[in-house]
Amino acid sequence: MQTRNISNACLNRLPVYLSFLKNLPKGEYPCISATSIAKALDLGEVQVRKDLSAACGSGRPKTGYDTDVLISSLESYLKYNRKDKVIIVGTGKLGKALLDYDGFEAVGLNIIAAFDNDPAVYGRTEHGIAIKPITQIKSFCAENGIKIGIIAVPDIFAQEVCDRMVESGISAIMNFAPVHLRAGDNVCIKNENIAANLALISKSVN
Amino acid sequence: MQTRNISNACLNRLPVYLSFLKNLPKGEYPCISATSIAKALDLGEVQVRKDLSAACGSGRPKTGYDTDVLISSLESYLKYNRKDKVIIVGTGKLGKALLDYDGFEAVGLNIIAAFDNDPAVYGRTEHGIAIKPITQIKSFCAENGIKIGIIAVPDIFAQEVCDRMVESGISAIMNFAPVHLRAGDNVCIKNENIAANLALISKSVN
DNA sequence: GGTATATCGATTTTTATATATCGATATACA
DNA sequence: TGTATATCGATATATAAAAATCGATATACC
Repeated sequence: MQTRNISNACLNRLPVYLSFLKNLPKGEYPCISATSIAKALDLGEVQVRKDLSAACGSGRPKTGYDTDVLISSLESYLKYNRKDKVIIVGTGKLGKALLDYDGFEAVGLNIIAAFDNDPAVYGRTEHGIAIKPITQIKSFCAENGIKIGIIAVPDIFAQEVCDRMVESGISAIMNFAPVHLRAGDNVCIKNENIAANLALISKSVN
Repeated sequence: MQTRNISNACLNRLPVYLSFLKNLPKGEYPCISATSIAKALDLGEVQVRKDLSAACGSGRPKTGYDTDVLISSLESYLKYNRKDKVIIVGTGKLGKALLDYDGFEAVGLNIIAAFDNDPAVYGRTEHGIAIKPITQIKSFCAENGIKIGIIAVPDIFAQEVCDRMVESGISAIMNFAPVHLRAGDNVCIKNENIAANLALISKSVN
């Protein structure tokens, strides 16, 4: 159950284990072994066991892990039980799609506001979320204790938006613009470039 | 310029280098050194040099790499010059957003058709792309030489759609459903779980 | 033209990650 | 109740990736 010495690669596998467990037929597997998880996910069984031991308690020999306990351990380790508020900047095509996306709730996240720099969209509502002027971001984040932000603006504005976010107290940023963002070490930035990712896997096709 | 011995981590950095180079002020940097790229992107200079040498020719001492040559080398290595056709299955919220997304063209990809299993949407058009019945996927892929597919359907249908794609000759799949897909070794599958990724980076906030 | 230097590529070292091995243990089953 | 075995956790080995080191070289500058 130690929280350190957990590799980044492992951290990325934990959500995979979790969704696999959640997708198991209800009640059919009260217990599950690292071996069978590994087989189902095409991973090494030792790796699975090691990963799980980093995040959860121990399994029992012969039977494995209690499925429900394992699920809630993972959820708790990944903090899916929290209810954190998120803001998004940029309400173009991608921004709208993310506002519309309903997958955040399951991981304990909730987009509560959107910001843009185009006066034409101020006050408009996308999927129940009002679009505000970017100038209000700092006061809004302060009032609502926002720590997490999503950047969905064109490349050239991304760094500027990032700076504003950091200045507003945000310390975790997911960036969809294909540019490298600079921020202090206390800020965690994750870049998502869907097109580039698709291009990478497509490299292999003849 | 050797094409082997290139690590996955490196492969993921190449698009970062490329977008950095493309975002440089026009004409201001005819040459650029690995050192300065590294500094700008917060990476080790040796790593940058090694990455670039894997994908491109050599730079010249004292001046570095010719910027334009470097850009086109990377584009060519990443095959951004190709014109590959892509299909998408699932035209719900996410599917529509992806159809609407305009970032694929820049990496040489082009979504030319969408499929769904809901008769209510057959024949409807999303952003100029007609939605077809899923049953037509095989013939369509055969006729159009499709090798790349995107899965944007609910979890429970993902594996079934994956099987259909493979059967249709598709060998590169980007999967947005949070489930592990099984396919032959010759099929390259990349899972994208935006919510889980955001949750991971949010773990750090207090 | 000569020299100092920034940059390169190659090699080595260190670190991180994944895999394999081994003894221990709790459960299933005779 | 006793034994065989699937599974566990821990340790050790192997592999992969990142970082450091070093000599070589082409360019800038004197």
